[in-house]
Amino acid sequence: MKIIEVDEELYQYIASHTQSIGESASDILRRLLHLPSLNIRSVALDLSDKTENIDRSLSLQQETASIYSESTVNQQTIQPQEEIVTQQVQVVERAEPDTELDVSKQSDAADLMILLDTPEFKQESKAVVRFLTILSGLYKLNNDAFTQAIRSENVQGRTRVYFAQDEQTLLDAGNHTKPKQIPDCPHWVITNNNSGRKMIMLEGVMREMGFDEKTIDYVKNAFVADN
Amino acid sequence: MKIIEVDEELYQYIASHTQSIGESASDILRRLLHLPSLNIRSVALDLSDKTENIDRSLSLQQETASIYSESTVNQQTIQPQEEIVTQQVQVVERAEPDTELDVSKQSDAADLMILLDTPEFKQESKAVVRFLTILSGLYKLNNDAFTQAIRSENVQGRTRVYFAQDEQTLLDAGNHTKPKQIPDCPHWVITNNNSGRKMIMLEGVMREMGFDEKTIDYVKNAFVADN
DNA sequence: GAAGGGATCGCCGGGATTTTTC
DNA sequence: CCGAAAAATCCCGGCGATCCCT
Repeated sequence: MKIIEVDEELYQYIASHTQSIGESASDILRRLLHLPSLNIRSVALDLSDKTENIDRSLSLQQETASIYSESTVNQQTIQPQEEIVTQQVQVVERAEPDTELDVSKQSDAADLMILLDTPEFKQESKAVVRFLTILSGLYKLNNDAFTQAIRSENVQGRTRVYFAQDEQTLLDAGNHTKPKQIPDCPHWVITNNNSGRKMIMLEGVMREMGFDEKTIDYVKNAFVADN
Repeated sequence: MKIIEVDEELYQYIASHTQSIGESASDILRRLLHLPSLNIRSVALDLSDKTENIDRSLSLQQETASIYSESTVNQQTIQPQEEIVTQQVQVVERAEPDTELDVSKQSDAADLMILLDTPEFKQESKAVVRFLTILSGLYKLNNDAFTQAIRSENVQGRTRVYFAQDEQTLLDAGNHTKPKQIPDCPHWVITNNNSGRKMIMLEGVMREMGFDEKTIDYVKNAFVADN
Protein backbone atom coordinates (compact mmCIF):
# COMPACT_ATOMS: atom_id res chain seq x y z
CA MET A 1 0.00 0.00 0.00
CA LYS A 2 1.14 3.46 -0.85
CA ILE A 3 0.22 6.72 0.77
CA ILE A 4 -0.77 9.74 -1.23
CA GLU A 5 -1.88 13.19 -0.25
CA VAL A 6 -5.06 14.67 -1.64
CA ASP A 7 -6.62 18.01 -0.95
CA GLU A 8 -9.52 18.31 1.42
CA GLU A 9 -12.13 18.70 -1.23
CA LEU A 10 -10.93 15.86 -3.36
CA TYR A 11 -10.93 13.71 -0.26
CA GLN A 12 -14.55 14.60 0.33
CA TYR A 13 -15.31 13.86 -3.26
CA ILE A 14 -13.78 10.42 -3.04
CA ALA A 15 -15.40 9.66 0.28
CA SER A 16 -18.77 10.71 -1.00
CA HIS A 17 -18.53 8.07 -3.68
CA THR A 18 -18.40 5.24 -1.28
CA GLN A 19 -20.82 2.64 -2.50
CA SER A 20 -20.54 0.07 0.19
CA ILE A 21 -19.64 0.30 3.79
CA GLY A 22 -16.00 -0.04 4.58
CA GLU A 23 -14.85 0.51 1.05
CA SER A 24 -11.26 1.60 0.77
CA ALA A 25 -10.01 4.63 -1.09
CA SER A 26 -8.49 2.32 -3.66
CA ASP A 27 -11.80 0.63 -4.29
CA ILE A 28 -13.59 3.87 -4.80
CA LEU A 29 -10.92 5.37 -6.98
CA ARG A 30 -10.70 2.27 -9.09
CA ARG A 31 -14.38 2.41 -9.72
CA LEU A 32 -14.33 6.09 -10.58
CA LEU A 33 -11.38 5.60 -12.89
CA HIS A 34 -12.82 2.47 -14.49
CA LEU A 35 -9.93 0.37 -13.43
CA PRO A 36 -10.50 -3.29 -12.75
CA SER A 37 -11.08 -3.95 -9.10
CA LEU A 38 -8.72 -6.03 -7.12
CA ASN A 39 -11.30 -7.25 -4.67
CA ILE A 40 -14.52 -8.60 -5.90
CA ARG A 41 -16.85 -5.80 -6.49
CA SER A 42 -20.47 -5.91 -5.69
CA VAL A 43 -21.73 -3.67 -8.40
CA ALA A 44 -22.51 -6.38 -10.86
CA LEU A 45 -24.22 -8.41 -8.21
CA ASP A 46 -26.25 -5.48 -7.15
CA LEU A 47 -27.39 -4.86 -10.62
CA SER A 48 -28.71 -8.32 -11.17
CA ASP A 49 -30.43 -8.38 -7.84
CA LYS A 50 -32.08 -5.19 -8.65
CA THR A 51 -33.04 -6.49 -11.97
CA GLU A 52 -35.01 -9.37 -10.60
CA ASN A 53 -36.52 -7.18 -8.05
CA ILE A 54 -37.83 -4.67 -10.44
CA ASP A 55 -38.77 -7.08 -13.13
CA ARG A 56 -37.53 -5.48 -16.22
CA SER A 57 -36.65 -6.62 -19.67
CA LEU A 58 -33.88 -8.97 -20.48
CA SER A 59 -32.30 -6.66 -22.94
CA LEU A 60 -31.57 -4.09 -20.35
CA GLN A 61 -30.01 -6.69 -18.20
CA GLN A 62 -27.61 -7.46 -20.94
CA GLU A 63 -26.85 -3.90 -21.70
CA THR A 64 -26.23 -3.11 -18.12
CA ALA A 65 -24.08 -6.11 -17.68
CA SER A 66 -21.98 -5.26 -20.65
CA ILE A 67 -21.54 -1.79 -19.43
CA TYR A 68 -20.02 -2.94 -16.25
CA SER A 69 -18.29 -5.94 -17.67
CA GLU A 70 -14.96 -4.22 -17.39
CA SER A 71 -15.12 -4.29 -13.68
CA THR A 72 -15.97 -7.93 -13.55
CA VAL A 73 -13.60 -9.29 -16.13
CA ASN A 74 -10.63 -10.26 -14.11
CA GLN A 75 -12.12 -11.08 -10.84
CA GLN A 76 -10.83 -14.33 -9.70
CA THR A 77 -11.34 -14.09 -6.03
CA ILE A 78 -14.74 -14.70 -4.66
CA GLN A 79 -15.92 -12.79 -1.71
CA PRO A 80 -17.15 -14.27 1.58
CA GLN A 81 -20.71 -15.25 2.08
CA GLU A 82 -21.49 -12.16 4.05
CA GLU A 83 -21.55 -10.29 0.85
CA ILE A 84 -24.40 -12.29 -0.49
CA VAL A 85 -26.33 -12.08 2.68
CA THR A 86 -26.08 -8.37 2.57
CA GLN A 87 -27.37 -8.37 -0.93
CA GLN A 88 -30.38 -10.40 0.00
CA VAL A 89 -31.23 -8.11 2.80
CA GLN A 90 -31.13 -5.27 0.43
CA VAL A 91 -33.41 -6.97 -1.97
CA VAL A 92 -35.96 -7.53 0.71
CA GLU A 93 -35.76 -3.98 1.85
CA ARG A 94 -36.25 -2.70 -1.59
CA ALA A 95 -39.15 -4.96 -2.36
CA GLU A 96 -41.58 -2.38 -1.13
CA PRO A 97 -42.65 0.53 -3.26
CA ASP A 98 -39.76 2.92 -3.36
CA THR A 99 -41.03 6.21 -2.12
CA GLU A 100 -38.29 7.02 0.29
CA LEU A 101 -35.89 9.73 -0.60
CA ASP A 102 -32.58 8.23 0.25
CA VAL A 103 -31.79 6.02 -2.63
CA SER A 104 -28.63 4.13 -1.94
CA LYS A 105 -25.73 5.29 -4.03
CA GLN A 106 -25.07 1.79 -5.11
CA SER A 107 -28.13 1.59 -7.23
CA ASP A 108 -27.95 5.00 -8.82
CA ALA A 109 -26.68 3.83 -12.12
CA ALA A 110 -29.04 0.92 -12.28
CA ASP A 111 -32.10 2.94 -11.40
CA LEU A 112 -31.19 5.43 -14.02
CA MET A 113 -30.74 2.79 -16.67
CA ILE A 114 -34.05 1.23 -15.81
CA LEU A 115 -35.70 4.55 -16.32
CA LEU A 116 -34.06 5.09 -19.67
CA ASP A 117 -34.91 1.63 -20.78
CA THR A 118 -38.63 1.97 -20.46
CA PRO A 119 -40.50 1.93 -23.74
CA GLU A 120 -42.16 5.17 -22.73
CA PHE A 121 -38.82 6.85 -22.58
CA LYS A 122 -37.44 5.28 -25.70
CA GLN A 123 -40.54 6.13 -27.64
CA GLU A 124 -40.50 9.72 -26.61
CA SER A 125 -39.68 11.78 -29.65
CA LYS A 126 -39.26 15.17 -28.06
CA ALA A 127 -35.85 16.01 -26.76
CA VAL A 128 -37.26 18.36 -24.12
CA VAL A 129 -39.30 15.62 -22.60
CA ARG A 130 -36.38 13.23 -22.56
CA PHE A 131 -34.30 16.02 -21.11
CA LEU A 132 -36.74 16.81 -18.34
CA THR A 133 -37.35 13.17 -17.60
CA ILE A 134 -33.69 12.47 -17.14
CA LEU A 135 -33.29 15.48 -14.90
CA SER A 136 -36.26 14.40 -12.88
CA GLY A 137 -34.72 10.98 -12.55
CA LEU A 138 -31.43 12.42 -11.44
CA TYR A 139 -33.16 14.47 -8.82
CA LYS A 140 -35.11 11.53 -7.51
CA LEU A 141 -31.98 9.43 -7.28
CA ASN A 142 -30.22 11.85 -5.07
CA ASN A 143 -31.85 15.14 -4.49
CA ASP A 144 -29.06 16.54 -2.37
CA ALA A 145 -26.37 15.77 -4.88
CA PHE A 146 -28.56 17.14 -7.62
CA THR A 147 -29.35 20.32 -5.78
CA GLN A 148 -25.71 20.85 -5.15
CA ALA A 149 -24.71 19.99 -8.69
CA ILE A 150 -26.92 22.55 -10.36
CA ARG A 151 -25.30 25.30 -8.34
CA SER A 152 -21.96 24.62 -9.91
CA GLU A 153 -20.53 27.13 -12.32
CA ASN A 154 -20.08 24.25 -14.69
CA VAL A 155 -23.75 24.14 -15.39
CA GLN A 156 -24.14 27.81 -16.10
CA GLY A 157 -23.84 29.53 -19.42
CA ARG A 158 -21.89 32.64 -20.25
CA THR A 159 -24.83 34.86 -19.44
CA ARG A 160 -27.71 32.51 -18.95
CA VAL A 161 -28.41 30.66 -15.75
CA TYR A 162 -29.35 27.10 -16.56
CA PHE A 163 -30.89 25.86 -13.32
CA ALA A 164 -32.63 27.57 -10.44
CA GLN A 165 -35.17 27.06 -7.72
CA ASP A 166 -37.55 29.47 -9.29
CA GLU A 167 -38.59 30.56 -12.69
CA GLN A 168 -37.80 34.21 -12.22
CA THR A 169 -34.09 33.71 -11.73
CA LEU A 170 -33.92 32.04 -15.10
CA LEU A 171 -36.05 34.66 -16.77
CA ASP A 172 -33.88 37.41 -15.41
CA ALA A 173 -30.67 35.94 -16.70
CA GLY A 174 -31.59 35.60 -20.36
CA ASN A 175 -34.14 36.22 -23.04
CA HIS A 176 -36.67 33.70 -24.16
CA THR A 177 -35.05 30.96 -22.20
CA LYS A 178 -38.33 29.11 -21.85
CA PRO A 179 -37.84 27.79 -18.33
CA LYS A 180 -39.70 24.67 -17.33
CA GLN A 181 -40.10 23.02 -14.01
CA ILE A 182 -38.43 19.67 -13.74
CA PRO A 183 -41.15 17.11 -13.00
CA ASP A 184 -41.43 16.11 -9.34
CA CYS A 185 -38.61 18.42 -8.47
CA PRO A 186 -38.44 21.88 -6.95
CA HIS A 187 -36.01 23.11 -9.58
CA TRP A 188 -36.37 24.75 -12.96
CA VAL A 189 -34.31 24.49 -16.14
CA ILE A 190 -34.10 26.58 -19.23
CA THR A 191 -35.21 24.88 -22.34
CA ASN A 192 -34.59 27.15 -25.27
CA ASN A 193 -31.46 25.64 -26.70
CA ASN A 194 -30.57 22.91 -29.09
CA SER A 195 -30.17 19.28 -28.21
CA GLY A 196 -26.42 19.54 -28.19
CA ARG A 197 -26.56 22.05 -25.41
CA LYS A 198 -29.15 20.05 -23.54
CA MET A 199 -26.76 17.16 -23.63
CA ILE A 200 -23.95 19.34 -22.34
CA MET A 201 -26.20 20.39 -19.50
CA LEU A 202 -27.04 16.80 -18.60
CA GLU A 203 -23.42 15.87 -18.79
CA GLY A 204 -22.46 18.73 -16.51
CA VAL A 205 -25.02 17.87 -13.88
CA MET A 206 -24.15 14.20 -13.90
CA ARG A 207 -20.46 14.87 -13.66
CA GLU A 208 -21.08 17.21 -10.78
CA MET A 209 -23.16 14.56 -9.10
CA GLY A 210 -20.30 12.14 -9.36
CA PHE A 211 -21.52 9.67 -11.92
CA ASP A 212 -18.75 7.79 -13.59
CA GLU A 213 -17.98 8.30 -17.24
CA LYS A 214 -19.55 5.08 -18.37
CA THR A 215 -22.90 5.94 -16.93
CA ILE A 216 -22.70 9.45 -18.25
CA ASP A 217 -22.08 8.05 -21.70
CA TYR A 218 -24.97 5.69 -21.35
CA VAL A 219 -27.33 8.50 -20.46
CA LYS A 220 -26.04 10.71 -23.22
CA ASN A 221 -26.73 7.97 -25.70
CA ALA A 222 -30.16 7.41 -24.33
CA PHE A 223 -30.88 11.09 -24.57
CA VAL A 224 -29.76 11.33 -28.14
CA ALA A 225 -31.43 8.20 -29.42
CA ASP A 226 -34.14 9.53 -31.60
CA ASN A 227 -36.60 7.30 -33.33
CA MET B 1 -4.43 17.98 2.98
CA LYS B 2 -5.65 14.51 3.68
CA ILE B 3 -3.81 11.26 3.47
CA ILE B 4 -5.29 8.27 1.76
CA GLU B 5 -3.98 4.80 1.09
CA VAL B 6 -3.98 3.36 -2.38
CA ASP B 7 -2.74 0.02 -3.59
CA GLU B 8 0.54 -0.27 -5.41
CA GLU B 9 -0.92 -0.69 -8.84
CA LEU B 10 -3.29 2.22 -8.52
CA TYR B 11 -0.43 4.33 -7.28
CA GLN B 12 1.55 3.50 -10.40
CA TYR B 13 -1.44 4.27 -12.52
CA ILE B 14 -1.84 7.70 -10.97
CA ALA B 15 1.86 8.47 -11.11
CA SER B 16 2.02 7.47 -14.74
CA HIS B 17 -0.52 10.13 -15.57
CA THR B 18 1.61 12.98 -14.41
CA GLN B 19 1.50 15.66 -17.02
CA SER B 20 3.70 18.30 -15.57
CA ILE B 21 6.69 18.06 -13.33
CA GLY B 22 5.94 18.31 -9.70
CA GLU B 23 2.27 17.69 -10.10
CA SER B 24 0.60 16.51 -6.95
CA ALA B 25 -1.54 13.43 -6.64
CA SER B 26 -4.54 15.69 -6.22
CA ASP B 27 -3.85 17.46 -9.46
CA ILE B 28 -3.52 14.26 -11.39
CA LEU B 29 -6.58 12.70 -9.85
CA ARG B 30 -8.65 15.76 -10.47
CA ARG B 31 -7.72 15.65 -14.09
CA LEU B 32 -8.42 11.95 -14.41
CA LEU B 33 -11.75 12.31 -12.70
CA HIS B 34 -12.72 15.28 -14.82
CA LEU B 35 -13.35 17.16 -11.67
CA PRO B 36 -14.71 20.54 -12.51
CA SER B 37 -12.50 23.38 -11.52
CA LEU B 38 -13.83 25.44 -8.72
CA ASN B 39 -14.44 29.08 -8.87
CA ILE B 40 -11.06 30.72 -9.03
CA ARG B 41 -12.45 33.94 -7.74
CA SER B 42 -13.53 32.44 -4.49
CA VAL B 43 -10.15 30.87 -4.11
CA ALA B 44 -8.55 34.25 -4.41
CA LEU B 45 -10.91 35.51 -1.78
CA ASP B 46 -9.90 32.71 0.42
CA LEU B 47 -6.22 33.20 -0.01
CA SER B 48 -5.23 33.30 3.60
CA ASP B 49 -7.40 30.51 4.79
CA LYS B 50 -7.70 28.08 2.01
CA THR B 51 -8.95 25.08 3.87
CA GLU B 52 -12.09 26.76 5.04
CA ASN B 53 -15.28 25.78 3.39
CA ILE B 54 -16.57 28.13 0.79
CA ASP B 55 -20.14 29.00 0.22
CA ARG B 56 -20.40 29.08 -3.51
CA SER B 57 -24.07 29.34 -3.87
CA LEU B 58 -24.81 33.01 -4.13
CA SER B 59 -21.67 35.03 -4.29
CA LEU B 60 -20.45 32.87 -7.08
CA GLN B 61 -23.00 33.94 -9.57
CA GLN B 62 -22.46 37.54 -8.85
CA GLU B 63 -18.73 37.36 -9.08
CA THR B 64 -18.85 35.43 -12.27
CA ALA B 65 -21.34 37.80 -13.69
CA SER B 66 -19.25 40.81 -12.88
CA ILE B 67 -16.25 39.33 -14.54
CA TYR B 68 -17.92 38.45 -17.75
CA SER B 69 -20.56 41.05 -17.80
CA GLU B 70 -20.31 43.41 -20.64
CA SER B 71 -22.75 45.94 -19.32
CA THR B 72 -20.45 47.35 -16.75
CA VAL B 73 -22.25 50.63 -17.02
CA ASN B 74 -24.52 50.21 -14.09
CA GLN B 75 -22.16 48.38 -11.84
CA GLN B 76 -21.81 49.99 -8.54
CA THR B 77 -19.91 47.38 -6.68
CA ILE B 78 -16.97 49.62 -6.02
CA GLN B 79 -17.09 53.29 -5.27
CA PRO B 80 -13.96 55.06 -6.50
CA GLN B 81 -14.60 58.11 -4.41
CA GLU B 82 -14.45 56.38 -1.11
CA GLU B 83 -11.40 54.52 -2.17
CA ILE B 84 -9.06 56.42 0.08
CA VAL B 85 -11.23 55.97 3.09
CA THR B 86 -11.42 52.28 2.46
CA GLN B 87 -7.71 52.06 2.16
CA GLN B 88 -7.19 53.82 5.43
CA VAL B 89 -9.52 51.55 7.25
CA GLN B 90 -7.67 48.62 5.87
CA VAL B 91 -4.39 50.09 6.99
CA VAL B 92 -5.70 50.30 10.48
CA GLU B 93 -6.95 46.77 10.32
CA ARG B 94 -3.58 45.61 9.24
CA ALA B 95 -1.81 47.53 11.95
CA GLU B 96 -0.08 44.60 13.51
CA PRO B 97 3.55 44.38 14.55
CA ASP B 98 4.82 43.31 11.15
CA THR B 99 2.81 45.40 8.77
CA GLU B 100 5.09 46.71 6.09
CA LEU B 101 5.08 47.33 2.42
CA ASP B 102 7.82 44.82 1.98
CA VAL B 103 6.02 42.06 0.31
CA SER B 104 8.98 39.82 -0.14
CA LYS B 105 8.37 38.41 3.29
CA GLN B 106 8.21 34.68 3.37
CA SER B 107 4.61 34.47 4.47
CA ASP B 108 3.26 36.63 1.68
CA ALA B 109 5.14 34.82 -0.98
CA ALA B 110 3.91 31.60 0.53
CA ASP B 111 0.31 32.76 0.44
CA LEU B 112 0.70 33.54 -3.18
CA MET B 113 2.21 30.19 -3.94
CA ILE B 114 -0.60 28.48 -2.14
CA LEU B 115 -3.05 30.22 -4.40
CA LEU B 116 -1.16 29.25 -7.52
CA ASP B 117 -0.82 25.72 -6.34
CA THR B 118 -4.49 25.04 -6.12
CA PRO B 119 -5.77 22.63 -8.72
CA GLU B 120 -8.45 25.18 -9.48
CA PHE B 121 -5.84 27.61 -10.58
CA LYS B 122 -3.75 25.10 -12.42
CA GLN B 123 -6.72 23.73 -14.25
CA GLU B 124 -7.88 27.11 -15.38
CA SER B 125 -7.40 27.16 -19.12
CA LYS B 126 -8.04 30.81 -19.80
CA ALA B 127 -5.13 33.15 -19.50
CA VAL B 128 -7.37 36.10 -18.65
CA VAL B 129 -8.78 34.32 -15.66
CA ARG B 130 -5.35 33.33 -14.44
CA PHE B 131 -4.21 36.89 -15.03
CA LEU B 132 -7.07 38.42 -13.08
CA THR B 133 -6.77 35.86 -10.33
CA ILE B 134 -3.13 36.62 -9.77
CA LEU B 135 -3.80 40.35 -9.74
CA SER B 136 -6.60 39.82 -7.28
CA GLY B 137 -4.28 37.81 -5.11
CA LEU B 138 -1.61 40.49 -5.24
CA TYR B 139 -4.12 43.09 -4.21
CA LYS B 140 -5.33 40.94 -1.38
CA LEU B 141 -1.83 40.43 -0.10
CA ASN B 142 -1.10 44.08 0.19
CA ASN B 143 -3.60 46.48 -1.18
CA ASP B 144 -1.54 49.55 -0.46
CA ALA B 145 1.53 48.28 -2.18
CA PHE B 146 -0.60 47.14 -5.07
CA THR B 147 -2.44 50.41 -5.40
CA GLN B 148 0.86 52.23 -5.38
CA ALA B 149 2.47 49.85 -7.82
CA ILE B 150 -0.11 50.22 -10.54
CA ARG B 151 0.42 53.95 -10.55
CA SER B 152 4.01 53.50 -11.61
CA GLU B 153 5.07 54.39 -15.12
CA ASN B 154 6.51 50.94 -15.38
CA VAL B 155 3.10 49.43 -15.65
CA GLN B 156 1.78 51.73 -18.32
CA GLY B 157 1.98 51.29 -22.06
CA ARG B 158 3.11 53.81 -24.58
CA THR B 159 -0.36 55.16 -25.11
CA ARG B 160 -2.55 52.70 -23.24
CA VAL B 161 -3.15 52.90 -19.54
CA TYR B 162 -2.97 49.43 -18.06
CA PHE B 163 -4.51 49.90 -14.63
CA ALA B 164 -7.01 52.35 -13.23
CA GLN B 165 -9.67 52.79 -10.62
CA ASP B 166 -12.38 53.01 -13.22
CA GLU B 167 -13.20 51.59 -16.56
CA GLN B 168 -13.47 54.90 -18.35
CA THR B 169 -9.86 55.89 -17.85
CA LEU B 170 -8.80 52.72 -19.59
CA LEU B 171 -11.32 53.12 -22.36
CA ASP B 172 -10.19 56.65 -23.02
CA ALA B 173 -6.56 55.72 -23.36
CA GLY B 174 -6.87 53.14 -26.11
CA ASN B 175 -9.13 51.32 -28.50
CA HIS B 176 -10.70 48.00 -27.75
CA THR B 177 -8.69 47.50 -24.63
CA LYS B 178 -11.40 45.35 -23.08
CA PRO B 179 -11.02 46.50 -19.50
CA LYS B 180 -12.11 44.17 -16.73
CA GLN B 181 -12.46 44.72 -13.05
CA ILE B 182 -9.99 42.78 -10.96
CA PRO B 183 -12.04 40.48 -8.71
CA ASP B 184 -12.47 41.73 -5.17
CA CYS B 185 -10.44 44.77 -5.93
CA PRO B 186 -11.36 48.37 -6.74
CA HIS B 187 -9.07 48.49 -9.76
CA TRP B 188 -9.45 47.69 -13.42
CA VAL B 189 -7.02 46.26 -15.97
CA ILE B 190 -6.98 46.15 -19.70
CA THR B 191 -7.22 42.76 -21.17
CA ASN B 192 -6.85 42.97 -24.92
CA ASN B 193 -3.29 41.85 -25.36
CA ASN B 194 -1.49 38.61 -25.75
CA SER B 195 -0.32 36.45 -22.91
CA GLY B 196 3.22 37.71 -23.26
CA ARG B 197 2.12 41.21 -22.48
CA LYS B 198 -0.06 40.03 -19.66
CA MET B 199 3.00 38.45 -18.17
CA ILE B 200 4.98 41.65 -18.58
CA MET B 201 2.23 43.47 -16.78
CA LEU B 202 2.25 41.00 -13.90
CA GLU B 203 5.99 41.20 -13.72
CA GLY B 204 5.88 44.99 -13.61
CA VAL B 205 3.36 45.12 -10.81
CA MET B 206 5.16 42.53 -8.75
CA ARG B 207 8.49 44.23 -9.17
CA GLU B 208 6.96 47.53 -8.15
CA MET B 209 5.48 45.86 -5.12
CA GLY B 210 8.88 44.65 -4.09
CA PHE B 211 8.65 40.93 -4.68
CA ASP B 212 11.95 39.19 -5.07
CA GLU B 213 12.93 37.71 -8.40
CA LYS B 214 12.41 34.17 -7.29
CA THR B 215 8.82 34.77 -6.44
CA ILE B 216 8.28 36.75 -9.59
CA ASP B 217 9.64 33.86 -11.58
CA TYR B 218 7.43 31.45 -9.76
CA VAL B 219 4.36 33.48 -10.55
CA LYS B 220 5.35 33.93 -14.15
CA ASN B 221 5.69 30.21 -14.52
CA ALA B 222 2.37 29.60 -12.88
CA PHE B 223 0.76 32.10 -15.19
CA VAL B 224 2.19 30.56 -18.30
CA ALA B 225 1.46 26.95 -17.48
CA ASP B 226 -1.22 26.06 -19.95
CA ASN B 227 -2.85 22.72 -20.31
C1' DG C 1 -44.94 35.46 -22.17
C1' DA C 2 -47.71 32.16 -24.21
C1' DA C 3 -47.92 27.25 -29.44
C1' DG C 4 -43.80 24.48 -28.90
C1' DG C 5 -39.59 22.45 -30.19
C1' DG C 6 -35.00 23.02 -31.37
C1' DA C 7 -31.61 23.74 -35.52
C1' DT C 8 -29.37 27.41 -37.29
C1' DC C 9 -27.15 31.50 -37.38
C1' DG C 10 -24.88 35.38 -35.35
C1' DC C 11 -22.64 37.57 -31.54
C1' DC C 12 -19.26 37.58 -28.00
C1' DG C 13 -15.06 36.66 -25.62
C1' DG C 14 -10.23 34.98 -25.70
C1' DG C 15 -5.93 35.82 -27.19
C1' DA C 16 -2.49 34.76 -31.12
C1' DT C 17 -1.25 37.18 -34.93
C1' DT C 18 -0.61 41.12 -37.51
C1' DT C 19 -0.01 45.98 -37.88
C1' DT C 20 1.63 50.17 -36.19
C1' DT C 21 4.62 53.11 -33.70
C1' DC C 22 8.89 54.61 -31.94
C1' DC D 1 15.59 51.55 -42.38
C1' DC D 2 15.58 48.05 -39.02
C1' DG D 3 14.38 46.02 -34.67
C1' DA D 4 11.76 46.08 -30.67
C1' DA D 5 7.76 47.18 -28.23
C1' DA D 6 3.04 48.29 -28.15
C1' DA D 7 -1.51 48.37 -30.04
C1' DA D 8 -5.40 46.45 -32.08
C1' DT D 9 -7.25 43.45 -35.64
C1' DC D 10 -9.22 39.26 -36.50
C1' DC D 11 -9.97 34.21 -36.29
C1' DC D 12 -11.83 30.51 -33.74
C1' DG D 13 -14.72 28.23 -30.61
C1' DG D 14 -18.56 28.59 -27.60
C1' DC D 15 -23.07 30.40 -26.27
C1' DG D 16 -27.44 32.70 -26.91
C1' DA D 17 -31.71 33.43 -28.89
C1' DT D 18 -33.99 34.16 -33.26
C1' DC D 19 -36.75 32.13 -36.29
C1' DC D 20 -38.30 28.31 -39.04
C1' DC D 21 -40.79 24.07 -38.94
C1' DT D 22 -44.16 21.10 -36.96
